Amino acid sequence: MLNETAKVIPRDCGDCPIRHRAVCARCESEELDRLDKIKYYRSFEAGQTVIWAGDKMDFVGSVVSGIATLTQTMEDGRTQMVGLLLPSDFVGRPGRETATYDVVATSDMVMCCFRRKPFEDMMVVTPHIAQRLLEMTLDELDAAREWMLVLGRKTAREKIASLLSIIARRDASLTFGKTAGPMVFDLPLTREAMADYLGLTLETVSRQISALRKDGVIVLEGKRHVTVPDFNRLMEEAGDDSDGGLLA
Amino acid sequence: MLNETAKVIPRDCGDCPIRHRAVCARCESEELDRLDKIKYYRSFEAGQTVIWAGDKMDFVGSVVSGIATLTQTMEDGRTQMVGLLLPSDFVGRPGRETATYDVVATSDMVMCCFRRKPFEDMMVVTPHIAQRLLEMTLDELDAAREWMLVLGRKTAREKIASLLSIIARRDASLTFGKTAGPMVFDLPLTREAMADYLGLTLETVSRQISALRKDGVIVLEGKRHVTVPDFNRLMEEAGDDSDGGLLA
DNA sequence: ACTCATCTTTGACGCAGATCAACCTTTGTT
DNA sequence: AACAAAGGTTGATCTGCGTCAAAGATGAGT
Repeated sequence: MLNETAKVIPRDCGDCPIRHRAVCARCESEELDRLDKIKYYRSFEAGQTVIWAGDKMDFVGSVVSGIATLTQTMEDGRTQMVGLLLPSDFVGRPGRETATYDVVATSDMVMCCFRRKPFEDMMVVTPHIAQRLLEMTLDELDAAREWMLVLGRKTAREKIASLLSIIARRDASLTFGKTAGPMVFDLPLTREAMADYLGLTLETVSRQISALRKDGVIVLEGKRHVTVPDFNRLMEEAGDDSDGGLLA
Repeated sequence: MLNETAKVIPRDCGDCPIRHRAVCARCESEELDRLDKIKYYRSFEAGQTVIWAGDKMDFVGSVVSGIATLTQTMEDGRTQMVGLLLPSDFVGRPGRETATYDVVATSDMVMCCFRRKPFEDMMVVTPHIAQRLLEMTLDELDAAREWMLVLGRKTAREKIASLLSIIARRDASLTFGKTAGPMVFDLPLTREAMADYLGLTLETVSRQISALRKDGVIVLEGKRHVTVPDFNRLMEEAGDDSDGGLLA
């Protein structure tokens, strides 16, 4: 593991990269102090499982850095990703004892965890936390519904283009406000993980990525480094209007 | 329209059939009184559109009786249902000005509506409402994720069986606690609406329902009236374990 | 350098479900 | 009674994606 950037743990909440986007976003300093008393950091390596579906889950938390996936598996092994957890995303459900989905780190990852019971107690007396959690949950619900359209009605090519446009857009929102010009990013997922996200096989994912490359919609360097010369073209390929869309 | 039962409007909240499941479930009588001042009922006929995606939405509300669907449509007409709204389900999003999805009544339906602004104001000072809304939103998110597995990984036959088992289970929870014996219910959706829910064509829906009937998994009287002689058999056909599952 | 493991690409083939089309049933209208 | 409209079923055919298979890249460990 050469990449150490994903393992850096913030000194305090003021330093924290997700301070203004996570579940604590609206907290004031006094509330932050109280949260600080029940929080602890956990690091995971790429590929490590954070928790298995059905396991007892006595914490909740936020992704600070790195990426994790939420997946569901059928008895015969078919799996479907149901969430992609990026920095600031929340893991776990207050009031629920056991995990509903497998959570797996797909890159080195750091989480800011809270023991569940104290967190639940604190939610009751801290509307700022509950408000922010409601807002985040509503956003996730919108994203999930957007994804239902992708899964239910889009072709393989459109699915790949949809995924690429989501990742591109997210990276753009971090590499802030650069609307024009080509977008460049690295795919945070293997072909197999993309397939699990999109309800495809990994072979189909590979073929469609090759096809989009051949057609000039994307440029590939190596297997993961992507350049999108014309974002509107990508959006068309995704079957989306050039206006509104999903924001993850 | 001969069916008038779906149009009955409760005299007051004490009479309301969704009093203990809707967004107001945790409210005490004094809070209920305040809600009462900003609420009004709206009735819709089967097939009527409640609101179009993109329209200004200056209310939120609960389904009191009847059924509605939440759908998303692509430019070329492909549509995907992203939610099935049953009595007590919440419509709209506090803090959002415009509707994100088309909402259509699929049966005669009554909604208990609140003007959005006063409702938002009230949420701020009434934790009971925000708490309940958070809980309901988390439940919907779970249901959406369960549906992503259905859309992404299940076969047509499994999809139909999944939908039937959800409807059967919901009806059982109303016709309370009758665990054993055959389950009987009416399909609240046309073949086309089922197709939109499942990411299939209506022809495939029709064929798979016929197949399940031929195989004795279900018994049909007319096109809508369904009997499930063995619920575990249906669950197997849905690809679900006989244990936990989705609750809508 | 070699080996092994993981990830990826590409080809050949088959099938589940889409598409196109005809017809049936039910309900409401004139 | 005749008709139209909406919902549903069934058949024939086509095709996008899955399945099976082989082999190329990349990187880590020895």
